[in-house]
Amino acid sequence: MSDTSIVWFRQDLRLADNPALVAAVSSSHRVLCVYIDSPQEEEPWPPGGAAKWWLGHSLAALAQSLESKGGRLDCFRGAAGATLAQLAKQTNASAVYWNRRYEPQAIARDTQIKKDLTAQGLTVESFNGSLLLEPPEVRNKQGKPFQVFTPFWRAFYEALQPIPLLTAPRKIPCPHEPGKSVKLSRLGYLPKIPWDAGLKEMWVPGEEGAWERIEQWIMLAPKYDGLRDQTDRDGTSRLSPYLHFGEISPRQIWHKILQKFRIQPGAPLPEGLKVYAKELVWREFAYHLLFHFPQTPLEPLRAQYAEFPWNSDRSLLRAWQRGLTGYPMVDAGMRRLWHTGWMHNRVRMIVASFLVKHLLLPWQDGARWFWDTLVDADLASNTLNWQWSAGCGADAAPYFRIFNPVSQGEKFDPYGDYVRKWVPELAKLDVPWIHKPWEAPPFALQAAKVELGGNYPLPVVDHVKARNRALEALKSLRE
DNA sequence: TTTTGAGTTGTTCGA
DNA sequence: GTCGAACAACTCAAA
Repeated sequence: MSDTSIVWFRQDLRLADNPALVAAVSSSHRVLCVYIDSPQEEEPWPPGGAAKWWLGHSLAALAQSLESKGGRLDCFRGAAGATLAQLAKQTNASAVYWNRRYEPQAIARDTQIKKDLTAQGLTVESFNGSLLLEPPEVRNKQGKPFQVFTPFWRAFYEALQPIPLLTAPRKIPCPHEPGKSVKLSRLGYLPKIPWDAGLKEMWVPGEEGAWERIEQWIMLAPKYDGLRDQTDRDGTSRLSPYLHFGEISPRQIWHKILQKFRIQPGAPLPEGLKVYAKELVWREFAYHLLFHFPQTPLEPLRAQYAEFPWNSDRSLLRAWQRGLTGYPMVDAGMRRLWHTGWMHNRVRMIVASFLVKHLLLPWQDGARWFWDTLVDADLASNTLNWQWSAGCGADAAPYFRIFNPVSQGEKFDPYGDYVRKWVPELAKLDVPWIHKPWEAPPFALQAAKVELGGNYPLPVVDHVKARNRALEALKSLRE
């Protein structure tokens, strides 16, 4: 047993099933738990506005649970490596532990820090705290990374071993507070002007919030395959922000599902649960791709898409961002995103297809906006899904798959409840017109107090024309 | 080594 | 209304 060790918290803001924390507690008498704010080291993807909001609350929750175990969370600002080295010196710590991250800039930085701290005589160990399997653990038979989901899923399922969960330490004794720590509230993660009412209403960030949410949702999991597409219901798990910040681990979710429905590890999963399990594995696939193709947050995986004749009309981008495209389903999704920091998966596909195919705006613009506005913004998932929507990524949607925002609305929001909730100026419009107000007869618009081009915009593009234009542009790319 | 069949989420058109 | 076909190109893995 050494005297003191350090745990560096990043995207693993939980006490249960936290390998770095367990390693520290079991190898030393005292554990210094630290969080370091170093946005410049996250470039070009420092946390966006919604993510910072989440982070601020999640760190507060973590600090509180550490205190309940006799511990403490110390926050710092500045270069992570230098901060850790200095803290080790100050507290006379002999080891530093953390759970690994997989973004290219984080890998480069963490590798350097590990080297530097080791050279200073410290024990440094990192762990897998956020994936079921790490990227190098899944390879095809030629030893190469996968680029198609289904074979990845098969290989993954075969390679997956039952993983024992780690319980939260009972006590986390901490050393004296080192100097230069910064109060959490001084990190500036929480808004100075109160724009976060909608986020507060929807979310309880933190480890406890994650478990409340999974308990609420889990009884729906067996019907996930049918429920997940209904935009006006609660059928998706909404665990994405908790997973991103590591307030719950995918191992914990996997266990919970097996335990709740009494499934033996390795036994075949019933359909609904299998579809959900696949979603967790899509997340793993996203990390697999980001790890093996680190240029993809900015560059299309299929190189020929770099030549695509994108539009550069900033006013169209702004209309999309603000939810003023004149297509109710798109606008509802974009406004909900702005209001709550989140969007239903089905709606994400609709708005992404609209940006890329109807407006011909670069998928990177969409990815950037999502990065800044989503509480679950995750470089791996965001990259995979935008490239999938744009058709330029791994296992991409075929070029001719262009979502029709009207028929998608009619299919997945059949009564228009979703639109009415998030686009209140259309609230009184009857069901037949709710997804296509421009086709409503004048009396219907008048009765609903809708003035097209007045209090609600006319469509910024015509669906049929936009669709044909996209097909043409995509054809030109192939030639 | 080469061949072959299959592959998250859709739309439109014509029979 | 319902149904099947067409809308590519490329990766992967089995044969």
